[in-house]
Amino acid sequence: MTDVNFSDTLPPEPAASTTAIPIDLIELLFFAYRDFTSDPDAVLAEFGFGRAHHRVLHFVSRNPGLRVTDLLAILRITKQSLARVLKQLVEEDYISQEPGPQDRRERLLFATAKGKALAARLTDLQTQRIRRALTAIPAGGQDIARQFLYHMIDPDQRGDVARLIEGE
Amino acid sequence: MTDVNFSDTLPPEPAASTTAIPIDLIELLFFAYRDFTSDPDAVLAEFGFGRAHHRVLHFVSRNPGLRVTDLLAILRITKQSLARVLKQLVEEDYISQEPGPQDRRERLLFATAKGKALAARLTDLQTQRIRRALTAIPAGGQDIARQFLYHMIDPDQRGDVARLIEGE
DNA sequence: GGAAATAAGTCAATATGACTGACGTAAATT
DNA sequence: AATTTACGTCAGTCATATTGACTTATTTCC
Repeated sequence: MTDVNFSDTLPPEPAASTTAIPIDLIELLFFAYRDFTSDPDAVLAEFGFGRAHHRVLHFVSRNPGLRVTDLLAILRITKQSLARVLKQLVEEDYISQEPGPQDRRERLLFATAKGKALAARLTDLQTQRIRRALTAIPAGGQDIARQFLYHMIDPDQRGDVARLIEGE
Repeated sequence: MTDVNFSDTLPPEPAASTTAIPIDLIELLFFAYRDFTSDPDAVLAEFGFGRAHHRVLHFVSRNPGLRVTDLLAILRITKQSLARVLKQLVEEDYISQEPGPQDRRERLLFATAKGKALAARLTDLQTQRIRRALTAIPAGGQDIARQFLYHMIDPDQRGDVARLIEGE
């Protein structure tokens, strides 16, 4: 059976409790996500941007030519919620728009050089945190973590997510 | 080296890409958290509550006698943000307050029977999702996932979190 | 005993990110 | 030509968060 182990590097208090019911994972997910988002948030504040801007910039930067509809499906927000954020990013030259070459109703989204730079800076902060976490866990942990997170996603959404991450 | 493996149960597309730079984990964390919070959100909506109510109710329920200050530190929000949410929960009899026995300035928070029932219902939804994810990953995965998430937390916060999860 | 610090509540004003519902326009599809 | 689609926009609303100032009760420190 699994003995809990927080611990390894700096943790002040190891741990002890067998977990048939993984309530601890609920709380760890909350705290991990809280701190995970805090690094970019600090940088974004300098630019007058929020978390919503980050998400848009991130997915556009990673997926050049993304359509507005795609973004709405990924973020699961409404057109109106996206509008203000996207408008700001376009006006301040972090994202550019182009009509679709086949279908000109579409507005394909691209990160500008400025946009890419900011996105990279934010991604860097987050990969640093992830890398640090990965060094603290056993070999092969990255795959396990990946699989765990992947299976936390709604089953019917996993395909879309996998395709998105792999870049189509 | 690590070959990616999304996949196992239902995933429509396995995967393939070696990841020295774990950008995929950034996105997986986003999607995992998005869906992780969606289950409780749906229930909370029935009660006219939001995510903020959930967080308060959860931590009070898990830690009877928690003080307002503790809650502020855990949630990293301001007193004013907490006030409205906590007030509602107290007024609608999900949480009760008691002056601290040693220090009567303190108001110790407790979940009522009603509060415990709702908290349990929400916890149940989240543990179900986690359990499903754990069955899809190799044995020992739970510990790895726990360690990974734990090390995603700010180093100087880990002790507090460990203590909180273990119940002091 | 009096001053200072602490725990908590409260007021006012504001920002951000989200929502619904309706409507308009251009372009593609049928 | 009619319909559907992609996108934008208007108006109004809500939930969650912020800052800063101020009050009250109580405890602690000198």
